[in-house]
Amino acid sequence: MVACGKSDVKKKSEMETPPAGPGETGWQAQKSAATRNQIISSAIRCIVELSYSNTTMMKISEKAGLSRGATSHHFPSKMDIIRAVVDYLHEKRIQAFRNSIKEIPKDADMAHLAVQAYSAQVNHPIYVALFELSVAARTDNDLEEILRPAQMAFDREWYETAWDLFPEWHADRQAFDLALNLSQQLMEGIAISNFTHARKYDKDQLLSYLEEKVRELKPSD
Amino acid sequence: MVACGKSDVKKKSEMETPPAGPGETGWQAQKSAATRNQIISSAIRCIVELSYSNTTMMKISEKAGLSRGATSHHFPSKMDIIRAVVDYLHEKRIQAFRNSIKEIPKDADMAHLAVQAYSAQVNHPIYVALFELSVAARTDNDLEEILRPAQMAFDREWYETAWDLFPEWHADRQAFDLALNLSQQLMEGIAISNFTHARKYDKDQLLSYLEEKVRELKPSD
DNA sequence: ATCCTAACAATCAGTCTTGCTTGTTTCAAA
DNA sequence: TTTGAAACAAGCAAGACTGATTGTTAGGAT
Repeated sequence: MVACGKSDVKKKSEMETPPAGPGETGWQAQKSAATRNQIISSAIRCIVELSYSNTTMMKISEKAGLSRGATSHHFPSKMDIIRAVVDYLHEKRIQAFRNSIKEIPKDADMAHLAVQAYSAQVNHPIYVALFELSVAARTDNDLEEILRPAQMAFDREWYETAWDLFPEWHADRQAFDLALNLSQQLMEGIAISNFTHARKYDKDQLLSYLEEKVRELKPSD
Repeated sequence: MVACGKSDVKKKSEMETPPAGPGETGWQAQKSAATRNQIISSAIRCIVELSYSNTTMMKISEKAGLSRGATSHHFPSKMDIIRAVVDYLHEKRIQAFRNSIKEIPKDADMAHLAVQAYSAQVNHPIYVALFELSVAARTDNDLEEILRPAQMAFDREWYETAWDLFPEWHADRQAFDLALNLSQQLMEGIAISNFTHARKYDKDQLLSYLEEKVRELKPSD
């Protein structure tokens, strides 16, 4: 019922939850960290599949293969889990963003790849979860307070990374901002329209058009 | 608080809820309709202010100044209210859309006005409520079934009205679709970024750029 | 004038969710 | 080896929401 059985620990006792990795601390701490991760992952799955408001401690525990008491032990309150989830998601998101741009070859079609990269991001479960939380935060002050700092940090990081990454735009910051905002808002609009609109439309056409416009906006070197 | 106070009913009894308008049916039916409208309005306010999932029959009743029993009488279940709310919202939205384009003078700057009109729409409470419902519907099948037909109807109506309204685009349907989709997705992205992003950016710059691009896309006559 | 029914009020039972409290096992340090 | 604490399990009490039932008032048709 629980995760898996493989275990290289020499203890003779049965462990329901295998440790995450070779630890620097004791076995207990290792197990604890692994369980915490399980809980966080489970919570994210719940948020994506069930929505934020339908995510309960019991559902999280169930999906994680734990008792409610266990979850409660690691995270005293629900908000403690959410806090951990938000941290985890934003870390992953920044990480994914950095990875996606690290792989871009120097002579590549930047506009195309940047659009592709961001487009892939907004369709990832990480983004869905973050979106769910953002929407819920609109009417939930506690959640808002947790979310806003992380959002601000990500937005700044994202902007500055992009700025550093595309030195050929440094000649015209206005154009850079415009291209960046255009791309971001349009792609998020496209991503979100998946469930706010029923009408079918040519998404690739829009994306190609966006690429073209970004190229136009780019300062001529 | 409610619609109006004028009342031509000659009954001597106190009425807490004035009738909606000069009725075609009996006084009881009139009162009933008024109460139903109160409930629907209240539900919408709840959805906007409290979110969909935090909208309960009790909160709706409170805000409407009714007992829970009264609400329950007019709408046996919560989903019945939501159904009525969805119908109401989409009707209002189409109505608002038609009105906004009806006022456009024939020789006006179409691109500018269209963008302004849509931009005003997506910031209206009606849109916020619809957005809340759409997001909630992602993980709520019952709600989805209620919402989808209305969404499809609106999207089709919107597209066809726009097509009829701008005959100068008939020369190039590709360009028309592109301009329409670009406008719609971008503006919804902008609207939604109000609560999914913390970073400040120049919204008007984006909107102006959008207008410019729409003008470019327009088939030259 | 009388009876039926609509409009509302009040309350109850059942289900969920949360936070807290009370066990039980197992690791680890003295 | 003993002992304290961490990792879990299980259950309880309180609050909230929903759907349903019962009761009261007041039109309106006959």
